[in-house]
Amino acid sequence: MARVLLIEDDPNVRNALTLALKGRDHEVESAASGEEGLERLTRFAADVVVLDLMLPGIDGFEVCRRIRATTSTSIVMLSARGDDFDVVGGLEAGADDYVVKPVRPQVLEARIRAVLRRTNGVPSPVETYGALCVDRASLTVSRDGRRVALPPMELRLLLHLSAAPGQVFSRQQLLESVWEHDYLGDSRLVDACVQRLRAKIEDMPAEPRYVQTVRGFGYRFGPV
Amino acid sequence: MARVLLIEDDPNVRNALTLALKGRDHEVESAASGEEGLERLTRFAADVVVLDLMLPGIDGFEVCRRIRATTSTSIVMLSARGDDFDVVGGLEAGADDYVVKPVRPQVLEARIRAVLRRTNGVPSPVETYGALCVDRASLTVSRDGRRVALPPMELRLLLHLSAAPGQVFSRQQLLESVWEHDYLGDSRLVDACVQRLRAKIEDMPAEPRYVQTVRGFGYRFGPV
DNA sequence: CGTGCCATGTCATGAACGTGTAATAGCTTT
DNA sequence: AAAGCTATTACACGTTCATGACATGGCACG
Repeated sequence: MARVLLIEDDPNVRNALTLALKGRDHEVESAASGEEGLERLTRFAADVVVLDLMLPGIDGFEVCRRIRATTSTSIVMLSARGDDFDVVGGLEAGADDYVVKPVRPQVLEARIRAVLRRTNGVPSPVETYGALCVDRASLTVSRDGRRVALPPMELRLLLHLSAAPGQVFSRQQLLESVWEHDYLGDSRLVDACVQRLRAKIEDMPAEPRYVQTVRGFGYRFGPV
Repeated sequence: MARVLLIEDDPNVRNALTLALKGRDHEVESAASGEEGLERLTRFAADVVVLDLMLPGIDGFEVCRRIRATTSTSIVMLSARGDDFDVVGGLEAGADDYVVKPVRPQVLEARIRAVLRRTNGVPSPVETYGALCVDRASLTVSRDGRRVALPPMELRLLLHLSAAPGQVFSRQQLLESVWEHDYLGDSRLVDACVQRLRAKIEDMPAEPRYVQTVRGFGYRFGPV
């Protein structure tokens, strides 16, 4: 029914879950480490990733973030303990659900189904520009897979600019459409907001990659 | 592995089964009468109810019907005699299985597992988000396995938000779809309802995990 | 019919946060 | 070199939200 990528270092658990999920008509690929999992994911279009937290090399949280950085694949985390730190951290890292080991295969499968029901039902309109991810449904922005918290005006500005990549907007246009200011006035307000936005989403604010200045005209959302 | 509510008036049987099930890693609550059992069920989100038929006060059939009226919890009936009337009546009243006393604990446990296997195979419309469970059929909500009683408006709000996890809803949208208010007005009504809902479902209402504020825009159901 | 409880909507308060403005520094073009 | 444009930073005001108290109204129960 679904394409599942299982990232789990314990061979016993890995085999058991693989068999159980295959027995329920899922297509399963497995990986024994985070690196291997990320590599598989580039060739295997999984619907959902089942991700163990305790992994050799890069840990589950980091894997989770990296997956989220590039795809919207659902993630079900798997952990030996249900301690709050893990749960909170896991969900913050972008997991869709969190299951505590030991887990019965049918429970895991029910979780997978629930997650897929949720995410497949309403695919969220997420736009990716390089390392920047803009989700217009949840109004969240992430850079390199890490969530960036944006205040309202900066977020509105980014949403407006990124809706038409490449198009140049004058300050006046932005004041009208983003700020809904009707009066005409020379104000550096837009500039200030752009600076603050850049400080949060750009790697090198001095040489912005996403929100670019068009001298004498206004601003534009990358690409280059 | 499972959460079992045992409704049985005979103290000997009750204690014996409770101990046996606990010894096999189940979480067990017990009640000595139908009334008590129904009351427990409002606070204990059982996976399965083991229900004796001969009870003081309201009898097992009636308890069974009342449970079925509100929840989709599995029910295993327990009876002193195996006469056909009871079996047929029990299953008609909505029981999932029927066991005849005296019953050896391991047999009862096997039945419980079987019932859960069956019902898990066809997942009821229950959505689990972290520690929060929303059952859209019975309109019940539980947190960490404990039932949370929600007033109508708070429940409607939660159902609406959780139907589209991650999606941000403005206050105005919520007023229209949840309250069915058509007028436009600046009202803190939504805020108040969110606040009351949080107090009931969040571990730390000040740092909500499920119903999140998106400053300047509205609210969203996590996990994001 | 009366009473009491609970849910709901409104309001006041306070704190946290974001925003607009302004002043200064830096850079580009003429 | 000067003028024009933009970057950067700082600060104070205003907005927004959380929180808790209060009044209303419906519903169940006596």
